[in-house]
Amino acid sequence: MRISTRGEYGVRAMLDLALHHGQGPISLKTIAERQDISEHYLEQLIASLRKAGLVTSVRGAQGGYLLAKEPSEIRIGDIIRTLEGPIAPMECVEEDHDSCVKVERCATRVLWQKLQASMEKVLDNTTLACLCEETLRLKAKDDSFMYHI
Amino acid sequence: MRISTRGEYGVRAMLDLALHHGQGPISLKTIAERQDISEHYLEQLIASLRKAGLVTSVRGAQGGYLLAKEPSEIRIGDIIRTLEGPIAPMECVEEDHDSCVKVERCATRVLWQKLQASMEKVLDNTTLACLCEETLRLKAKDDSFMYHI
DNA sequence: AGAATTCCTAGGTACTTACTCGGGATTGAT
DNA sequence: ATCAATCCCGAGTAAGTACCTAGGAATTCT
Repeated sequence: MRISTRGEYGVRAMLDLALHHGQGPISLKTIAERQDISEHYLEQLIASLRKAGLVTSVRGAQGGYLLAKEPSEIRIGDIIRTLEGPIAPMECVEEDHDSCVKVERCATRVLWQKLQASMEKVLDNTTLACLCEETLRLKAKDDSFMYHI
Repeated sequence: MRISTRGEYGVRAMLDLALHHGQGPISLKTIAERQDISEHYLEQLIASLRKAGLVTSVRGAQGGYLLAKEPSEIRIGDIIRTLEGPIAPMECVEEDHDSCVKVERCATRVLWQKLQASMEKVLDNTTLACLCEETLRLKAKDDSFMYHI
């Protein structure tokens, strides 16, 4: 019932890009260092994100990666689906899967569908812009805490 | 992002017991055949459910398993937590886990907490009794469909 | 030209999952 | 008392997945 490191690292990398949106291309190395992720592993993940049209790349010196859209237009669900596959707690609730034979099983299927819907609601209603705001909020709290010492 | 077969089979087996609640102990073999699950594998799962106090066993000939409580008192969340561990999409939102160092990461943590809450809400608001009702509803539909032919 | 960087392919290790196997302990029916 | 059904327990295994590594070709800035 866990999101794997693919999803975790992917979201963190995308948030990193979002927080530096408008500052030109960010190199893989920079993201990997800031986020403490293996550079080569991150390369594989970001390749998937590029193919999915969520980031664009600039090759050559001073190159790097950029968000392909505004942070407010990239949903966390898009990132997770790209890196982890369909958001489905059970095979039988994935798209174009034949319904099962046994009626009893389909009662559980209704449950898995509800679970799926609730997960998609959270992940598709949160965008990178939301996480940027949240980050600023947390930073502000952090700073005020430091002044108290 | 999938529930494994442990959770899937466990819920199916428990629903099977719930649908035959009050009919005396049901043998492992019967459940395994009805639910099309490997008997030895199911044995392991049901052993965990027994230790968690969700089922009781009756040994010897004509023995088998019984729900330890009423179907309305067994939440799907209890079954999943027993067989799959804590319902947490990310390690950092499990109980008694130290918060992470980086502020940026904690912005994503807020997201994972929301996701976790939405999942627990669905799984803890559904009981075996709910699934029994759903099964009867589906059976009724199925029968009326057959009469139409 | 040369340095920085993305891009691409291939492979390897350690862990997890989904089982299987073998045998022992307990108990009800006869 | 015996037998057969059934629960109970521990170990083993094959396939898949997650994560990481290595190396080199292509591209672009300076």
